[in-house]
Amino acid sequence: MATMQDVARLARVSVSTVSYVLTGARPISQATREKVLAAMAELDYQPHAMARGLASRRSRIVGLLLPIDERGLGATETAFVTGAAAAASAAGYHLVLSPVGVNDLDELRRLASQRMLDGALLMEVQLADPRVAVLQEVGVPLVLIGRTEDPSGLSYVDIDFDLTVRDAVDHLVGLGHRRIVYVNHSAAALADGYGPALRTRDAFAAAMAGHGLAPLMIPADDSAAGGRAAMAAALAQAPDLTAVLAMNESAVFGILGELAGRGRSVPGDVSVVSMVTSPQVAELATPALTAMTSPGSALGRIAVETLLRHLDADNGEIHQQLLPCALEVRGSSGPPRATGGDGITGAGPARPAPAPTEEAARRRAATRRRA
Amino acid sequence: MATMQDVARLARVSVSTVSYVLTGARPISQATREKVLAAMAELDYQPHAMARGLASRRSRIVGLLLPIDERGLGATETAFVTGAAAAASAAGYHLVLSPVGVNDLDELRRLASQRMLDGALLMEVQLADPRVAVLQEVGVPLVLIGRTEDPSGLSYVDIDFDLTVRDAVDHLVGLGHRRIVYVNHSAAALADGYGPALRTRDAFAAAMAGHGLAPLMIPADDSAAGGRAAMAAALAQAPDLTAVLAMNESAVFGILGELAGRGRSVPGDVSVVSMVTSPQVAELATPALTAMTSPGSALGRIAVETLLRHLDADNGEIHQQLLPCALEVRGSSGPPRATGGDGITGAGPARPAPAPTEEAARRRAATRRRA
DNA sequence: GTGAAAGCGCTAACAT
DNA sequence: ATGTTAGCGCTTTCAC
Repeated sequence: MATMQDVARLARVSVSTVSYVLTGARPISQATREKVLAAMAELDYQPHAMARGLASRRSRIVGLLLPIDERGLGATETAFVTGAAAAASAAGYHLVLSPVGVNDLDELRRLASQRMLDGALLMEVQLADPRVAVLQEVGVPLVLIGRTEDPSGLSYVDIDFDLTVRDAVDHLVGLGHRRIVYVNHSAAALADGYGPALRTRDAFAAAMAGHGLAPLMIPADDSAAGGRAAMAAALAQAPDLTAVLAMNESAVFGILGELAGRGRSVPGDVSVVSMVTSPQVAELATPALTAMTSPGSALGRIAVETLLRHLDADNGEIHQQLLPCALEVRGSSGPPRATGGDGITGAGPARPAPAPTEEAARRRAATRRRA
Repeated sequence: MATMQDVARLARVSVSTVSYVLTGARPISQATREKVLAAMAELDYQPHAMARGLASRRSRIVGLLLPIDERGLGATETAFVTGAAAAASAAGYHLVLSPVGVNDLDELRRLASQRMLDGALLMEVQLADPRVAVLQEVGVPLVLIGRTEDPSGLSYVDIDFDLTVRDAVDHLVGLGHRRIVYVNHSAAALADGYGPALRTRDAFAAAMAGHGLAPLMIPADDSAAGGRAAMAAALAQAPDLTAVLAMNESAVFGILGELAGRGRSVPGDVSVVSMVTSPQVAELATPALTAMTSPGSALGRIAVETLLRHLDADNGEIHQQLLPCALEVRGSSGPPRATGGDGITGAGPARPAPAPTEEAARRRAATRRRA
């Protein structure tokens, strides 16, 4: 394998000149540049990553820290990972996947102290995440995927749960629904202070209040069984509900199953909208799920770009960005069957359902836009 | 950050002694070892990854080469990736995720020539995969996930499609099914020579023949719509079918939808078994899918371990291993409703369905074993 | 605009 | 059993 020495020799210049041609750190005359480039091409020269890293103190590697304790990544997380990998690769960086338990702080410190990582992306950020302090101590620039309780001074990208919930609620209310139940993550997750569960809970209450409607919320375990149980509980509590908004991607299939088991059709009797869901998963259901499509890949890309910006320019420009999930209307939502007898709670102004044909056209257009 | 120099100074030994304590490449007396270890602890010393890599010519980084052109990773691939990451991490290695198009050979050559990768894992291997030759030219040890047409001389891990199909067919035949349709990947995939599609096709034919039954096979596009169409075609072709074996993870939900749409119950009228499927996905269906569970995580782990063995000992010990998917019986398979009027094709000896109670017990046991 | 040379922090001969 | 030292291949002063 050719080294920079070889190139310099062949081009009859010094190694430093070759280096400067490569890095562009100082002006090189057109003539020598071409000589050097020709020599590099001739020798099939590729800079040695470790040597360059050692000398420049920049590995051109960023770490993606994913929690180890989870039972695998969901479709959204996977999209995030591949999006990040693609963005890093496009920028000439490498992305290493480092499984580190959220509380395995020693392991994290070790990893960060090896000077192999120019920066790190933190997945599954908790409201109080001890990993942040560790990384900061060691001086590794980082970008959060998610938010800590107080993210001031930290760069992050996260889903805009407020806007996503509001859009979902608007969609259902726009169809004419007034009794809408929100199926959140588990009670345990809420008690643990799991950010998305908390944020969507508040956002749902606010969005419903904005329409003069009473919020109805049920937690569900992250499983089909959890969804079934939650749906049963919801129907017991509000037999007249006409729509379900499900945060819980795992539970939503149980919700559909329970509805089918009780002979309630979707979307005829009950509309179902799934939050933070990938198209692939939404398409699995019958009917395909109207869903708030998670911006997984874009999140990954933006997170990497943000991190690289921190590395290139050392200006401490904090970047905080929220991305909403986009509504994709599929087959699981529609106007409620009967506008009849409500008045049980939150009797407020709700828009009437649009005429069927008009509505159908609208839905088709919305779907097409995303395709 | 402390360097090896600092440690040596504090421990009053030479740098090489510190190095040897770290690498264990030569015997060190108990006394000095302890001095050194103490100094390292005191200084919070961590070896500099790049420096070590440059000097030792081993980066302790392995690459996971995933095709960029795909529309995201499925659950099986994701499990593979995380399994590989965990195994690498456990062995003190790092795993970089490199998205490289299957035909972007220049990019691959560049990547491999940077000397950043000690070895590579190749995902989504094609029957004739040009990436293999590139990696071999550059001298990067590799392990395939999947198999080329002629994998002699190459280490690989792959799913044992033959055994998996046989086990699935045995399960269905054991339940009493005789008219079984195999829903494969798309016709295009078959024409392209997509290995898994080809291998399972032949395995299905063989397994059915082994039971004296006629194989019935239908291709399906990788989508819910593809599954619906395939199911419709299958029913048109063989109205008396009682079981479906689906290779196509995306299509299987369409299959279920089509059956439900036609009022055929699962597993009452038709049993459905899904191939190469993750438990998470299997649980989404109602009823939950009896499935051949893909060994994604184990494949990832074994692939990494195999690769590391190649790196440590330079003996060219080729390692080729096939892992079957394990049958996990859930709710979508059961005995056929009626043994009545078959004799249309492949009239051969088929085991009768076991008595209901006995069978139920067997199924439960099988499930428990895997839990 | 270009070259010479001093490291970057470590490993691995070569010494003793 | 330990120390000395010459690199690993590159970046980056410092000189011209």
